[in-house]
Amino acid sequence: MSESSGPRNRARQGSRAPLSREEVVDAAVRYADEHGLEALTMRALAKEMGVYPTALYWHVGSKPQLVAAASARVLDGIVLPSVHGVNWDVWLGEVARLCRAAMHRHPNLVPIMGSQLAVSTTAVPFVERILGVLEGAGFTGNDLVDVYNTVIGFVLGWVTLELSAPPSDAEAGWQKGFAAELRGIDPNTFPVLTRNLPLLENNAFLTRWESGRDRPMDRSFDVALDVLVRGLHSKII
Amino acid sequence: MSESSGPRNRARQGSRAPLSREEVVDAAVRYADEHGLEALTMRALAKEMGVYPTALYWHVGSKPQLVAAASARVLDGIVLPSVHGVNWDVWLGEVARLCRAAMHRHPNLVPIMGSQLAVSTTAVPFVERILGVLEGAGFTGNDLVDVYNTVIGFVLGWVTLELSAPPSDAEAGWQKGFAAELRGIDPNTFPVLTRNLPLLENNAFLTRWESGRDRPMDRSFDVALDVLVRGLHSKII
DNA sequence: ACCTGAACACCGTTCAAGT
DNA sequence: ACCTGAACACCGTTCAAGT
Repeated sequence: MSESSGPRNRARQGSRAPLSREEVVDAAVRYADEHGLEALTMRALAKEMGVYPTALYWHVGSKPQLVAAASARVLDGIVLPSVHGVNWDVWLGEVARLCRAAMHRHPNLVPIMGSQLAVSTTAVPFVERILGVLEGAGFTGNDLVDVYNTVIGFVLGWVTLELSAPPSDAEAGWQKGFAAELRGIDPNTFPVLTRNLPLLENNAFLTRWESGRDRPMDRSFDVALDVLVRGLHSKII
Repeated sequence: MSESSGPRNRARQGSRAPLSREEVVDAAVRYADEHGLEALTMRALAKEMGVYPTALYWHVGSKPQLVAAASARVLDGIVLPSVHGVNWDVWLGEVARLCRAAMHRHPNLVPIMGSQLAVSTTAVPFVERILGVLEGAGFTGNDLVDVYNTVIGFVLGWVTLELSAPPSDAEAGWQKGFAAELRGIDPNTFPVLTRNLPLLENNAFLTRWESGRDRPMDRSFDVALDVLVRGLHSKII
């Protein structure tokens, strides 16, 4: 149909201000937030922006580059709290919660963010603050490096897992089947699981059928954070 | 070219034994291991198996289902150690190391495993063992659920992040640019980072340009594991 | 500098048809 | 039951051409 060809969207007819790279990436973030990552297509995004698909290439180079730039925006909105008059451990907790909140705001981009290496230094101020606080807590040298990796890997990794989604394919109703399978396990071979199933089902990794998007694991995250901080404390002296 | 159409691969001419679902998933795992996830195509896999692309659909339903099944194989090879005569914390450490090793064996499937909900109960025996050990350590009820989530989320999440790869796009030599950017930061605004850069560069999340595939973060993982176990200990009493 | 428009080489998936 | 073979509706990307 000739109806679907060519950009006739929003007031872009006539001579418009040129696109900018930032504009394109912003639009990509919004599109992924709204329609999911697998719906984010150069062609679909172009149509949304009232432009020809190939126009995007001038600004972002390629689709992988666009997706990388979009996923790098996830942690962008975060403004780190001041360190003044607050203990390093509560500061770290606050920051962890901020990171988690930011990730929950863009769940469709988190899989990319979690599995792709950063290719720019936009996170440098963020890194500096964390390092400063950990150094203030008493970690230096390789200990500082390792503890930093512990914290970052824990927070970003844990929430990435929390936000796991069902395969884009999954037909409605697989959850029923999964839940049934779970409740049908043999109590003799799986006694602990059976005994704790009421608390576990849909609440724990590998025994849940809803994503953390729809069913946030708040309490478990709090515990995880507590375990992390206690572990760090015990390493200081 | 007519050369590329039709399956003329490995001795599948004449009447062969029929494909099985397991066979297809195995081939997918191998293909992803060898050529990367973005090279795993229904058409490419079919050609590799000496079969027409549409034949795969009879066995696996769709590509998302195939990829999900393949990524579920990552933790499959693990045989959990016995709990006899070993403390819960060292047992947990061993299991964490086994998980990490399995993930390092299939780095291309980890992003999927890390960002996709399990849709089958193949992991149930694994879950039972972990729960049993944590219960033996003294955790019950909601504490058990939360501590279990802490452990699983930590191990799988951390290693997922460790195995991050550069965007499939990235032109060779972006690493040089990234490293240069990093070394060019202002020492006055980023004093801690500057002071520790020799230890940090290419060794820490957000300041590295090589994947954990090629540059495993062994020492940091050990520390992270130690922090986790210490944190758990401090919650018991 | 920035965008159009056509074209190319791929995809996943459906469906009827064979055996 | 299991697979072929053609066909459809998409993709990302290149490139010459416009302004």
